[in-house]
Amino acid sequence: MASPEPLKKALRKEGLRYTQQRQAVWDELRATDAHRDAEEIYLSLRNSGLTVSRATVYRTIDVLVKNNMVRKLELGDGRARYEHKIDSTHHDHLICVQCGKIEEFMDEVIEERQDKIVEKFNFKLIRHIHQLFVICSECKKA
Amino acid sequence: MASPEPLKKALRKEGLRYTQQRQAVWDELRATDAHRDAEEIYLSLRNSGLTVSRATVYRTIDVLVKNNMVRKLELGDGRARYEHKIDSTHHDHLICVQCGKIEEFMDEVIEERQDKIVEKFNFKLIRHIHQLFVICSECKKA
DNA sequence: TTATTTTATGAGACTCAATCTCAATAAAAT
DNA sequence: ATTTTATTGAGATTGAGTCTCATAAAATAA
Repeated sequence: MASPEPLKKALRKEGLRYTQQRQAVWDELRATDAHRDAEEIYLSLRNSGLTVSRATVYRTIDVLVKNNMVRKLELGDGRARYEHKIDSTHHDHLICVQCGKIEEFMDEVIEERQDKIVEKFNFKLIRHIHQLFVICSECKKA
Repeated sequence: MASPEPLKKALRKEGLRYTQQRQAVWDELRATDAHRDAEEIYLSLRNSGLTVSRATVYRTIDVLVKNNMVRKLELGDGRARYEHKIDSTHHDHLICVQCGKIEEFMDEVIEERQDKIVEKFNFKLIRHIHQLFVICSECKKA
């Protein structure tokens, strides 16, 4: 099990208790850089012998998202995906509409233009979604 | 009732029949520039005395989206919104996270950068989603 | 027109991700 | 150790969207 410290800190901040189940969910999310949905995380936990209910998976992910430890991706297909934010800088996503593969991109110029647009409206930017739906190079060949 | 021609053309192309219900859904979408969900469109039709089932609303919208007459917006809250595309050029959206108001923006530089990014990956761009979640000026005051 | 074939419609059943409920359990406080 | 408080899990519930299938309406044939 990896260091429980960041999780403990987040739970303390939220006034929540540190439990085995919450640690297990966080460990599972830390385990890969994949963009998985809640069901995949739930099943992966069960496969490794741990029993954490779906409800707890969802509830724990919410806390992690709120505390910037996990990012929630809405791809418009009704299933949210999650990625941990350890050692990762801000980025957006390219999603292959055929095979579902997800790649990441980051463009400083786009980020600046976004800020300018929001400024012009006299709004305050809270967050943004920028997704490029593509056919990836692999799928182009096939 | 507005000109039925574009609808008739789209239906012909799809090998579908022209019906009162399909016209009613299209008219309802044409009626405002709002970004409404399927339920709002369904209820608005019922309020104007027309009876079109939810199933038909959804089915008709699918045809309209496929034929570029309507755009579907996924805001990540589980309810898709729809806007007609009459006389409208490409744009993306700013969404107020407090009051739900939706504004539109378009930035040529961002569009170009997007294309460049996709090109660099050797992918093919199919469509994109770019949403800026904000607190609008009204909500900032309050 | 009328009869026949084909497609569309609507009511409600169904799906699926996500949330909620509440009795049982575990952690924290006393 | 006891009491208090929060968490968990199983399954019920929600809600947007889809599907089914008997009926209705439109197209086609006669």
